[in-house]
Amino acid sequence: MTDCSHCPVGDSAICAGLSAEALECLGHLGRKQKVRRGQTLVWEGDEALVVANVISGILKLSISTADGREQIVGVVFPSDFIGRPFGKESPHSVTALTDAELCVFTRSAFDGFARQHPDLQNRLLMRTLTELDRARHWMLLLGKKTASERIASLLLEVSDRMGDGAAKAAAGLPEVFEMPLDRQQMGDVLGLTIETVSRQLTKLKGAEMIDLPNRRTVVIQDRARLRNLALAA
Amino acid sequence: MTDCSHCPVGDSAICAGLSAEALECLGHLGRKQKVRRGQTLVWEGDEALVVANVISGILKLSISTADGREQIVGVVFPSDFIGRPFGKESPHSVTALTDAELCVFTRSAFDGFARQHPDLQNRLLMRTLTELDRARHWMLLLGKKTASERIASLLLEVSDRMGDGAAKAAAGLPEVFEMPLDRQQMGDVLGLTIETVSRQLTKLKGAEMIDLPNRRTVVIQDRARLRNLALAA
DNA sequence: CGGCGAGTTGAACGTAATCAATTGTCGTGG
DNA sequence: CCACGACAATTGATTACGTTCAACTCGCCG
Repeated sequence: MTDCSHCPVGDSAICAGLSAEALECLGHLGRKQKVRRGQTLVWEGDEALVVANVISGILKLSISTADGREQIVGVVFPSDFIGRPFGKESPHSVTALTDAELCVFTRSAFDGFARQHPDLQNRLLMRTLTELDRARHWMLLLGKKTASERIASLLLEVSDRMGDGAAKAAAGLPEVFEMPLDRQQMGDVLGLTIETVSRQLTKLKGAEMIDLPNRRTVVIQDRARLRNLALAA
Repeated sequence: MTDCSHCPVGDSAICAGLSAEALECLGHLGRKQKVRRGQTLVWEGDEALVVANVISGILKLSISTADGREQIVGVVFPSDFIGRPFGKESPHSVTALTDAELCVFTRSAFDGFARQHPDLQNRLLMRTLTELDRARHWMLLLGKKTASERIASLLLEVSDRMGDGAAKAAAGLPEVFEMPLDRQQMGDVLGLTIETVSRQLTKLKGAEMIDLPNRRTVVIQDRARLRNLALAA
């Protein structure tokens, strides 16, 4: 069982807004679990036995073709929810990109709890709707954008979701963040190869829109121009 | 107001399973509306004023870049739900591909009703989860599949969702259906141009996996081979 | 029969993929 | 602390797939 009262993501995860009693009850169903970078929690097609809240760390959701081509279909941040409630098998694999801490529930226990707590279901619905919107915007990127547009879009999205991106920018500060994806993974999100990702990054650097002090750090120097390139509305 | 008791999609739309009283109540909120092929109901970015169930007809959901490139992010069939509940603005446009009949609700009325009916919310959640799975599988197609794989995937998906595809095939019958999308629209779903779509279709026809008696009709002659090409699991 | 829009087919081009070699970075052990 | 090895990333040369531009065909309705 878990004590939810000092949960670091308690006010933004789906648990937020639950009554004290409900939270207590949910705490009895969940357990904290640590996973290591690279570890795969769930495999595509496997029975979906668990769902979880992300407490810390970043994970990827991915789907593969029979011959091994992999597409990353989602990147999951702290306070996000993972797993496929109300479904038999998982539509995608879930793999930790960094060490991570999760709050895990068996799917059956969670499903049961959710059915009795409409407010939880409502929050889950909100999140799922948002995820769907995000996925569909990514379809626009994958279907219609060029390599450089894709890279620009990714940098902005990750910067925003990592935290504070836009806020810092508004304050006129340079935007700096650690990219949780390596080049291969960036390629797998964007539908590009590792080489193309690399080339486009160097191009953006040459154009002084970004800087890359080391392989994981990204500095956004000219958000306006990058945004323009990304074709963001 | 609407009489839900003889609704043709009443047992498969989100309304299914509601109590008689609830259904009666929902019927008071909704009104039937006909839309003509080509008509756009909601524009991307506009305030999301309505949601609806599709009674008959087929519609597309699409998102565009600033410079006019369009990606179709969803195709909607009878008994499907359209619109963005619990959100201010619509993330995509909704356009009728055929004449269609809808059961329309104002978003505020629907949201209010949904909040009081957990079973409706639950069904909406299920649907949204399914849509999300579908969108993510489409991301694999857009990010990693070749032109011919994409075409094969589309033909199978449409055949399945148009009705009875797999069922007929199981009975050894030739699978025939009317493609609701023209070549341009097929391209916009698949992230391809009209010319590439055309060429790949002729190629599949040459390989005797399909036949194209006229521009809208598709006959699936060899589902197994098509499935294999589509890299479907 | 003529004209128009949708679709097909062809030729040339361009972007990103592929293949290949090199450089850079980090962790480990001498 | 530096040298080494392994892996990640960059850079270069070539290829290939799908796009683009353009001409042509088909089917349909006036």
